[in-house]
Amino acid sequence: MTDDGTTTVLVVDDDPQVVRALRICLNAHGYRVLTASDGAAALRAADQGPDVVVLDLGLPDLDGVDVITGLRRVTTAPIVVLSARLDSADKVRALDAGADDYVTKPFGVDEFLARLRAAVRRSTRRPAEVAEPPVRAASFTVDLTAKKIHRDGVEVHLTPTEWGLLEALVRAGGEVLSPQRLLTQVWGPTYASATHYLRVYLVQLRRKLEPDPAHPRHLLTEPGRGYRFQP
Amino acid sequence: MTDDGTTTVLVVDDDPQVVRALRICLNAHGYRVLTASDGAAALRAADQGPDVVVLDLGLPDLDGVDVITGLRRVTTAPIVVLSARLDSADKVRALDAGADDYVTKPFGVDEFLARLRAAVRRSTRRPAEVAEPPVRAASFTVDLTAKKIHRDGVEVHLTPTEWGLLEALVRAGGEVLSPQRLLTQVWGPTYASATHYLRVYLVQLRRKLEPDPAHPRHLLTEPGRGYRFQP
DNA sequence: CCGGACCTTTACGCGGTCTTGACGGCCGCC
DNA sequence: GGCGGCCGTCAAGACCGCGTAAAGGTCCGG
Repeated sequence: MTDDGTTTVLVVDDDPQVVRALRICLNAHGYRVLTASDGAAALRAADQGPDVVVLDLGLPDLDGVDVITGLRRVTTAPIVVLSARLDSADKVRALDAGADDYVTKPFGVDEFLARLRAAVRRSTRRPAEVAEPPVRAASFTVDLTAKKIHRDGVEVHLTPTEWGLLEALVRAGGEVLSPQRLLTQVWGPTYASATHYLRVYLVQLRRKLEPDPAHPRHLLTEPGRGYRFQP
Repeated sequence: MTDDGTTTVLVVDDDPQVVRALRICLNAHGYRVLTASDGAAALRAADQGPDVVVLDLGLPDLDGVDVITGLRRVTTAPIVVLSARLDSADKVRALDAGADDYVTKPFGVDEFLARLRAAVRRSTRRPAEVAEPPVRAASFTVDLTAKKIHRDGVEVHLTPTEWGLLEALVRAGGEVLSPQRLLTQVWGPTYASATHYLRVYLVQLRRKLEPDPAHPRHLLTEPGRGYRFQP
């Protein structure tokens, strides 16, 4: 949302008629509108930080699901999918890929606007209700919602698995987590006895986060019981 | 929560698609999942003691509010309501009936998981607060929940086996425990006759905890009957 | 097709912990 | 007084958990 409170909508559709109609309609209701006519342009436009994306499936250049996953890498803005298809399989695929709502054409303007409002409301309300403040340790900070680590002011890159492990430890808030618990949570129940992974990844994390990896101050091992995060 | 720390979620929804998606998603995040497709089944499944219930309103057999009140009679586990309705009146009624949170469909997976964690966290914090107070002896204190020993203000390190033995003795609260009893409890039923272990570890414990290990005042042996903890 | 990021797996050294055996004192019993 | 069972003590060796490095292996994007 821009600082004056205006909500920006990115409309992605290859039919100029539809784009024009939506632009007029949305402008009339006080939205700022960006447009893109194909998937590539949509991904570029997403850099401008829209608050919500209206996406037509069936673009000329890219598959719909690919566009969604591509957008998800760039932005967390809600995605409302437009589609002529009634098939519920498409719907599930789109939602699984990261879409937030799905409207089948033809649709009523009122319903469309209501869903748009709902999508925006959900996304802007979320940080207020479930936002968790960054957790601070002496040598680094962990931002659980932004999924970012900072150390001495610079961002530290973690691989997905490393992040999963750190997240589990941090969320436990200082409690000791048994190896079984950590493994099922990070690798899945199948790996409940693969204690070796833990050692390997604990080393990685300590190397990236601890000032002195050999004598950890925050990622501690409780011999015989598991691991613990010390804030 | 099961003994390995896994959290069990009861998912109640009449749409098999949704149930399936949630099951996969929750399993992937280390939860154990139970399911029910209508209100009656939900009430039955609640007997298995889930740690949290995810409840879709709009079930075929019972009204949503009735399901919530019914569940509340059986379990104190937090209830997270799913609903397609945006109406805030429904939300208020559900929350008033005993639900803990309310998520409107469609919802983001991250948000859902965050709310689930929040609900579980709220409900499991309580036992942590009712933690049993440390047991005091003249020369040391035992904190059974933190698994820590202090002597003259400094923490004493115990090995897992030492801790297991001490814990068994302390929890008996002054009663005499037979060697068989102690051995099966600490080492397992296979070791019920390995009385030698007891002697070895009693020595260790006394050396670490007693002011005069040769004349113990708290870890006493009752000749011919077993051992006893004297607070 | 290549290179890189990431995950998985193997190997090894170290230190703490457990197990085991030996020994000596204490006590009741033969 | 000798003897055997029970208990305490010590120390050596086996064993296991943990940390660490590094070699495959897989997948994806250029």
